[in-house]
Amino acid sequence: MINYIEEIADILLEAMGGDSLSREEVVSMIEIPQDEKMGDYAFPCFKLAKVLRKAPPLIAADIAESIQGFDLFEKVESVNAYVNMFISREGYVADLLKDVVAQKEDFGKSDVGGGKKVLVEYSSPNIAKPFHIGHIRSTVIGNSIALIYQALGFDVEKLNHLGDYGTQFGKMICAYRRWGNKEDVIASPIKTLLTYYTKFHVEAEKDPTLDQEARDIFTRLEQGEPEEMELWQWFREESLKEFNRVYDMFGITFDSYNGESFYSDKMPRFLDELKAKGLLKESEGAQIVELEEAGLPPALITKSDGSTLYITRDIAAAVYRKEHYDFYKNIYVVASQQNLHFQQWIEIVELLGYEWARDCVHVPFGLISMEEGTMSTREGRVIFLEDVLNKAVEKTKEIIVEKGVNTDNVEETARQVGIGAVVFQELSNNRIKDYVFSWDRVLNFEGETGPYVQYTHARAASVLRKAGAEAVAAAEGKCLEDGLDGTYIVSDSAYELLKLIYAMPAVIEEAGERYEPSILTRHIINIAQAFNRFYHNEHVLVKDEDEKTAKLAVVIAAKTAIKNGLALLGMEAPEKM
RNA sequence: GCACCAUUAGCUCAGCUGGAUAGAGUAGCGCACUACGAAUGCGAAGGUCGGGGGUUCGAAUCCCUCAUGGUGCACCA
Repeated sequence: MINYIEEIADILLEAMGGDSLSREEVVSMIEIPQDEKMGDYAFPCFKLAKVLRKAPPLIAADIAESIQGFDLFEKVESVNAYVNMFISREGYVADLLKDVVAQKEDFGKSDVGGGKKVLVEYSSPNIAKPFHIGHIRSTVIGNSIALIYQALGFDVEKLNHLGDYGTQFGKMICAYRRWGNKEDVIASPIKTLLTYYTKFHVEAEKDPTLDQEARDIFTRLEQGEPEEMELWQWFREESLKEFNRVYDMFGITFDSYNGESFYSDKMPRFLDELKAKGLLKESEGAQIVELEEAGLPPALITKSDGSTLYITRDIAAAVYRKEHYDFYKNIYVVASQQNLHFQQWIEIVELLGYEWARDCVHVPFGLISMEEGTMSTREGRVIFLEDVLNKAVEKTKEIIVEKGVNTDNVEETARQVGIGAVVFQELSNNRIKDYVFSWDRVLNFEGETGPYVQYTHARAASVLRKAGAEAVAAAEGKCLEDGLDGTYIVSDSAYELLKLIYAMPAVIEEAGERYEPSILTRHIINIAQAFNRFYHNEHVLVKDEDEKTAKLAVVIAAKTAIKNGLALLGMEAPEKM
């Protein structure tokens, strides 16, 4: 399909004559008016005023006059300082529909990535701790970013950097040995391990020797003592089973579960490098790196007892990943609370002389709180992610029964819609915003929600079913052989819908560049709204064969765009609901 | 104390590298199911874009400042 902005830029350049503006400038100046009555594309002439030494409205009028005759345009007019261009709709719609039908499930994808390696680290829960609503952000946003990069033609590696290391495991093992039993852990791993953990803290208040015991156990664990290793491994596996239950509900998979423990033996090497470069400094018994020149507070690399910290492992992990994957980009979907942490370690990697330091990008997001305040596992103020998903599925089931929806499999549909609602909600707003969790909000299925978009898709599917497979195949055939009669689908509602579909590949690219799935989410809503408007305004299954064929092609395109878009958010699009 | 982030309609939020009259959803109000699915569509109403300066032909958008809220800042991750 032709690139309209590029095409228009060429026409404008010729009309302006001379070299008042570069092609690049012209391309970046062409805009899409927010009001469609102003045209499909507009060109503001303010910047030309200085060069041409003429009032902007006059320039606009001149340009409008001289590009009047091009076939590309149905109409060109000047309004104040703007040249407003209206595209010839018939050619546009037929051209676009051919493109969408030809690409089908690949519509929206591109190959800008050229197979380059991109790592996305996300979800990364702590072992033996509950998987709560706070974890939804990294999990769902990260998954969508990974899917978007895949669609852009990158070779994506999905990493779950498990929090499976640290003195907390010394405490856990210590507690298990004193008060634990195997059956309870197997029956309900995370809940049980958590009670051990809290019990440890209570007991340690009374008996401080427990802390020392836990530290000793952790030291043995670090040294690879078989008994401790075995227990740790077991806790890890049991926890992972629970996490996987949630990942399965979301339909999320990972390529690697290498967590912090995996990198624990990769630290000495780069500690030596730091020393060799003279970056390490002693302060109050600890080893630090001064980052004053970067305007950052000093980073603590090793504690006064010689043990390492989180930041040390993150740097070791980055170095390992560069050598192991040779990434083009290394993306971390981690809460904004860790902004400083990332600034510090990326700066340190740069100081070490690694030119790839800035290929590591932190993608932060805001925090979720509860109406009662911040979440606290220990005080029981926590909402489990699994509960949220289950409730959403249940509510969906109720609605299906209530509305008497004809679906092939109620359970399956309820799962797709219920979980889709939660995912869609999470991906609706800019990631950086904080928000307060609200049951009303996640369980709202009207307006700008996942179910609304899925419903629109199901509705389109329903029209195609009614039309019959033959008619659909015929419409697709017509699109491909340029036999579609565009005159039937140039109404405002059809055209606005098709324009949004045309924009989708660019939207996906932007969502990737800005690491912001919500851009895509919003666009899918816009497509759904435009489709519903079209659907209400026009009757698709009409008697006239050519008209029906053209309109069916619009329905096929809308359905394809919605389905492909939802897939990049990590959502399914049921045929019936 | 210092740093970073946020502040747009009653509520929840869009608003791209500065561009035309600041847009959705939701709540409330008024409409539309004898056409392909009402988890829908249409209409009216709703705004000192946190306050104040500045840059610019032009600012919700850029700069400064103040206010409010959040997060982080040495042995947790």
